[in-house]
Amino acid sequence: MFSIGELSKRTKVKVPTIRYYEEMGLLSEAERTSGNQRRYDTVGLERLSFIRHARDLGFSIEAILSLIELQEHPDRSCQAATEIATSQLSDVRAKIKRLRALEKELVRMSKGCEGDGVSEDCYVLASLADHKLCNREH
Amino acid sequence: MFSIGELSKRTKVKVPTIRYYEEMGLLSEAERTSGNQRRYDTVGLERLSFIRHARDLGFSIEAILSLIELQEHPDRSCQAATEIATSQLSDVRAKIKRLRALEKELVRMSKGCEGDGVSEDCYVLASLADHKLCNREH
DNA sequence: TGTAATGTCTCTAGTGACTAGAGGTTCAAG
DNA sequence: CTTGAACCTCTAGTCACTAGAGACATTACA
Repeated sequence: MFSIGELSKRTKVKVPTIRYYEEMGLLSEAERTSGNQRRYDTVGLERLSFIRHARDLGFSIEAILSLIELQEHPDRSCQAATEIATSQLSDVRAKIKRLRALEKELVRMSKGCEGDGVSEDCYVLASLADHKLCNREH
Repeated sequence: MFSIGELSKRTKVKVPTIRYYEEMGLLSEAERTSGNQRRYDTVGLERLSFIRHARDLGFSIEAILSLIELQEHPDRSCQAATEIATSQLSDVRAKIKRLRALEKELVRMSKGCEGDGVSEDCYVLASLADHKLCNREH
């Protein structure tokens, strides 16, 4: 059994975040000492590692709740888990696509101005003021 | 002179968002009718277009405030504007890099499971539970 | 001119996923 | 047994909006 600080060190999840996850129902309520402090075992550690890993991959708290639901019912079909992962994947791909378009536009804007003039003639500012100067949709 | 709803239509920025931008100091306080409703002219329209375009490119409200500051002093050096754009660009690039790593991991996870088994054997869930199953950092 | 529909006003509170701080209590080491 | 670090709960703040309540203004049409 170890404290919340120890759990935090082992999982690299900050202490207030662990308490937040408990409040959100991602972690079941921890056992307490007589002085009301939380104590964890390896089950709690594994659960938190799972959560952290999923968060690192960009899954929402809600999605993680569903995944945990499934984990706790090993007899259920894992179709839902695959669906969540696939939907997360298309989210990620959409974000990449959009960011790439932004990247191109920002490169173009930055190239247009060396930063050595006055703002009246700044191509960055002109681009922002007039979308027509942009090459493409974003 | 036109109403906030008209401005909203022309810029595709929602009405409450326009009011929010005013509150944040991005838009100067609009003129009002005798009945206290906001009225805008083309100056306001251009300013809001600028803001929207910058937001679309992912600039923060704070960054946009600085850019507007510059716009209003056409005699100042535009170095700051270029710096803001460049910093935004490296932000975007960092995000892309990270998302690409996530994409790879998610593809690998999804491929490992067809969604046709039970959750006990699900590779998606196993991957999330055990980071060691991952190929790389993320 | 009357009325009804639509638009606008301010204000408060909610979103997601935390983070920060106050003020108090408990634990572990020496 | 004392000290200091770690822990507790609670509230409020972050960012960039979004939603809703309840009241007032404007516009279109009869």
